[in-house]
Amino acid sequence: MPTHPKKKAATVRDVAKAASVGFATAARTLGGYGSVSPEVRGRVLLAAATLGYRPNRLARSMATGTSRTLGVVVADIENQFFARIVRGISDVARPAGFEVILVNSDEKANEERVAVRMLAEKQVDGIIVAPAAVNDFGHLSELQDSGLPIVLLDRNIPQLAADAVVIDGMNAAEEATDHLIALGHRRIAIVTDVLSETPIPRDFRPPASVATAGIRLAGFLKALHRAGLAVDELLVRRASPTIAGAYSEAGALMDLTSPPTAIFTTDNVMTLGAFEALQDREIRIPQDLSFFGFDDLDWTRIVHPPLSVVAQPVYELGATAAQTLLGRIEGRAGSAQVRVLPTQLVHRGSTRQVSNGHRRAKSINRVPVPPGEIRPQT
Amino acid sequence: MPTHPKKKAATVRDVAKAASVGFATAARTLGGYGSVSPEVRGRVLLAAATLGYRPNRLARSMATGTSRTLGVVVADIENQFFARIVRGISDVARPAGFEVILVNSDEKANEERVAVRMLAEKQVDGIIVAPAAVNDFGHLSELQDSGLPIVLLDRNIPQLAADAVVIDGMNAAEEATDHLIALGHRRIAIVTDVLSETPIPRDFRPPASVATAGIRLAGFLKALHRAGLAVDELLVRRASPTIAGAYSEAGALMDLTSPPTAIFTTDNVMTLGAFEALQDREIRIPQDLSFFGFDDLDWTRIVHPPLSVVAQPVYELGATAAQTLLGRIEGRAGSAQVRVLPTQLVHRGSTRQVSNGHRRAKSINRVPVPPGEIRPQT
DNA sequence: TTGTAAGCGTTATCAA
DNA sequence: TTGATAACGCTTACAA
Repeated sequence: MPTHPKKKAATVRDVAKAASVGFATAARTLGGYGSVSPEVRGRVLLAAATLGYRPNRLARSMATGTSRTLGVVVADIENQFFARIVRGISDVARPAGFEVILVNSDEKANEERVAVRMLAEKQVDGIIVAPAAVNDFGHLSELQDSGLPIVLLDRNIPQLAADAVVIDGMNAAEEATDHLIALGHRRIAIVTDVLSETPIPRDFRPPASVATAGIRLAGFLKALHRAGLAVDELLVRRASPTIAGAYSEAGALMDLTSPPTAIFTTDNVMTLGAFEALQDREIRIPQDLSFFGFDDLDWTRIVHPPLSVVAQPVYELGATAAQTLLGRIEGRAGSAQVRVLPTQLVHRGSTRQVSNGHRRAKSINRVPVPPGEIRPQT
Repeated sequence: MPTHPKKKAATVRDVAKAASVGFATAARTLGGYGSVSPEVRGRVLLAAATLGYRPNRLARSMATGTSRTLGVVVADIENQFFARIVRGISDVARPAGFEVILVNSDEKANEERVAVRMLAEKQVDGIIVAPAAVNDFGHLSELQDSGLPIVLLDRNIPQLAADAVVIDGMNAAEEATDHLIALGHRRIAIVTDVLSETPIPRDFRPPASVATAGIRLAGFLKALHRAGLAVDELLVRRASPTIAGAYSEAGALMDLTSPPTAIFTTDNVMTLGAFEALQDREIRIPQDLSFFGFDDLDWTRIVHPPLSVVAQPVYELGATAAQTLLGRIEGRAGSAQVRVLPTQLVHRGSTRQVSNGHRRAKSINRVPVPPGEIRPQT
């Protein structure tokens, strides 16, 4: 017959009693830490099995002061970027015996603050966070000097002096933009998200403390600057950080009297939204417009044309963050490290050389988009 | 100056001492449960603030027997289907004061077993699981009669008699197939994943205990049967549950001497993989082939042509599961309920009527696929 | 090797 | 309203 129909799980005490050994002895065998004679050990294990004993890890955590749980705060698990990151984290954490508590912050500093405190109160052994705001991190330094290990993901906050795992977004954006410039484009637009509330920066120093989008924007501007191209503010679009946001900004770009000949987007959401807008307007890529996206998601291969994108090692971002965190938890000392993972440009079919490559921006006025003919719309 | 540079968090005892009140009194104010005079209350709160007191939720859980944590086991958080589900769960759980521990099972029953036990040992208040195997659920019933609330997601296991939140995959597949049949298709293929190890079922009773993919396959077959169409086993493809798997099966389909005129896929991974294969072969959809996918993901709108798909309420699947679970946790009684959420067909441009609609299957031999011309390949 | 006893930081009970 | 004191289930000295 099954042990108990419901309720009351067996405890070490119960097992000890059933095996008629001392409490601590049972605890030692079950917890696997002291030493016990094989004979007794067998008795205890048998009793445990018949009672269906399962250890209470909460109690264990209370006693040991370690919960074997990691806290992870990302903007939105629905964003494939973060989903893949979380997978990377999880794949490293589990084999090491750590579980993951996941929280979405929606890029809201306040949600993050609450989440992070809650996680700390739940006694997680460490926290990985993609910080929502780079200028609002009191809650993070609070954690830090409470002694809780914390690893920043995707966005660094130098003032925190915490471990961080990021990509070089500045350089990535620069490379992509360079490529468009090399193809002869002079009116290059960028669709980025409003998380970069910074005004268009006129200087291009490696940004000290600015969000992901801001860094990529800076890289874009730097490339233009290096090429001696003036920045047309009309071509710098801050979208709300949604597909719809990018959609409408990309649309607005094409409505300009002098639309861009190339568009660069700064993350996968922007890429999707902008691309959809171009599709709906039946703008031919790359004939009418060159397009450079961000994030090498599966779908970028199967659209028409396949998109050239900046590929970042998303999974590794998560895995590395987890490894870093586990290292700290196991007591690795040393000052905080910022790990910068490499990106690369993936060239597919969405950009092309434009003919008049020499500073004739004025004459590149685009003709109104003709109604498309390729796609069998339904 | 900041309280402590590191280590040792303040406890209720510390606060009590600092406020010079009894320990229990401090505990009551801080825990917000007993009654305390406003005056004392103020003193305690002040002391707590200056000491930077943060409750230890683990200790609280020990005492109360409730951890305010939910366990969630899905196949793979990278799959957008599960990512959206988890978002739905999280959005319901958090406002209710519950955190979520996330585990990936990769559809492996054994991973799931380990995960589920670990979660139980961590004293989660309930578990939501998309069970990997419908015939291997000992670990789940084990939980059940330990009294831990459990909600099945996406896949029901009738023998368990647990709450479940699913869609009617049978009907969904049937509808999609019906639609293809109505368009005159007679050689209709299906690309599904190998999780349905069931042989091609010859009977179409509402499947008692079969995985998601199997149910959808049954719906497909049922539709064919109702239309009096014979099943060509060559057109029933079990792919490994990856993009690559679907890719190669779809490719194989088109290599048949008598390829299908329509393809139906049974989840978003199959859809992506199959579609990519068709793209790469430059098969024109819907001119050369009609295509019906599964899951209304964003990218299905922006491919060429936009895909007709079975849309399921993914977010709601998660949200409903969480609501159901919370209900049980709060003690709602009553027998297990299976909630079936509605699906719907989204018609876009990937299917079309075929001319010879009347049982002339034999004459529908397709001509070899001509090299495509539309896409500016790079 | 075994057992006793003292925590871990809460909540819950019960007098005062 | 207060304040001891006993759980909660485990680990960790410390003795025996």
